[in-house]
Amino acid sequence: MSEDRTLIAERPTEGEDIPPSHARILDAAERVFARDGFSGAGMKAIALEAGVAQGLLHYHFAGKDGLYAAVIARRSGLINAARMTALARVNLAAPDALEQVFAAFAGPPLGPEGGGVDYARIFATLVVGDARDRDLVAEHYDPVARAFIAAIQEAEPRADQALAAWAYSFALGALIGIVARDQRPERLAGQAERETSEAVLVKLVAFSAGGLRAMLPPP
Amino acid sequence: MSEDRTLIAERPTEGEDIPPSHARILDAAERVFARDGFSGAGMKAIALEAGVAQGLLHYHFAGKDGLYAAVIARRSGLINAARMTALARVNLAAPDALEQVFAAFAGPPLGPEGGGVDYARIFATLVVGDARDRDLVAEHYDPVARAFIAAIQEAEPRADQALAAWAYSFALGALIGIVARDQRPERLAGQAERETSEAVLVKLVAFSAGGLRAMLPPP
DNA sequence: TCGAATTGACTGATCGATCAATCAGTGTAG
DNA sequence: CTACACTGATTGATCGATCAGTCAATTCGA
Repeated sequence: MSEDRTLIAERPTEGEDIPPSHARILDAAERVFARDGFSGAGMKAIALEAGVAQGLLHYHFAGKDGLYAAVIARRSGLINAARMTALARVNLAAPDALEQVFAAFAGPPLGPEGGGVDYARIFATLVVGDARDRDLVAEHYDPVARAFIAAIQEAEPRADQALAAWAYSFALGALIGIVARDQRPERLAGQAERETSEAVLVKLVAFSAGGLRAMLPPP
Repeated sequence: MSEDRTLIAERPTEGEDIPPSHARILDAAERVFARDGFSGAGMKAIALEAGVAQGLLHYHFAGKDGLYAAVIARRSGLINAARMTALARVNLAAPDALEQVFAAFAGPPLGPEGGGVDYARIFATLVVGDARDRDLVAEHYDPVARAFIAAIQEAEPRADQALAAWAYSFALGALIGIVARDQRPERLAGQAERETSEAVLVKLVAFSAGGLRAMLPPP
């Protein structure tokens, strides 16, 4: 694989100076969209949460759809950048290359740039949503997804593209589930305290890599 | 494990004769809730889809929340019954007992009683939702989840409850993702045609069982 | 250097549309 | 006569969107 791995560096930070209300609106929108869903979230509620007038949301983002897309664009940019950085550090020839790839994939959403439970809920509804949602996923997530599928094939040459893509999809579902679902795994496990992100990441990485190896055709 | 496995048989079919509009409203509501989300779905749109007056929805289900809960209750009852039936047929002493358990878990949502893409989308938003959604999940899905976690431990005695619960959560996330997401796995895999449910089930079962075994502590 | 004109950020009020919910009334079967 | 299934119209509330207007900062012409 010789394809350029740096093609994703879309605007890590905007060049022009943007007013501080811009980011505060995005923060508020992320919280309200996560709590109430796209349709349930009101522009009035978002404006109240951000401490600005409702009209300002339309002035900056040209409507509710634009605001929603901006929330996705900002967070996916942060996650994509962190994922590609982590992927570039993976030693694809190591015995645990597969584990390293899945760790690079699952780490950022669990980290500080991932947006936590709020964005995971937004992403969970996004990834199962309608045509508009599907376009947003294809635009903001498909390129990095293909890079990781290619990396999986390099780390485990016995896996063809289809097998790698299916394992990627399974791992993504498992990841979304545990980030977005508030302590149901702990409840079912009979654990009183919440697991740390690091402990969850270790479990998820082992599960994903082992799952993929179990899908391989017999030798 | 000697606990009663039949405690879940809540109303496979209602005893009293219910008017045919009752089921038609539920069918319509399932489609519209899946398409537009809870807040985005309008009672007017559901009534139109069902071919009845809007007031009838309130007459039968006492409001939007009641209708939503009824959709969940009906579908989860069908899925739970199918899952427990399949689980009862598993030979927990077989070498592939773990695979059989995961097949019993993942088969019903992929089958005719699972509600297809529509209900999978509803469930995906339900499982990441707010407090009301969490109560619905705990009421309708936690008992069967615990039965499957117990079965996993029987099939693989090296797994304690926590490990089984985490593997269950991972497998559930992977399952939701592939049922609710319309052909993104195929798109990423470069496959032109949609995989059959049986082929997807085989992949998911291998992935889940292999993932769990990879999480086991070294001997 | 100074005043006028322009621009961009932002507010508060208001619009028609749509929302879930209510209710009086109709028809029908037992 | 009663109980149940159902309709159609209407309610107040809330929705996203629009718009005129304020205000401060910047630019520009003389």
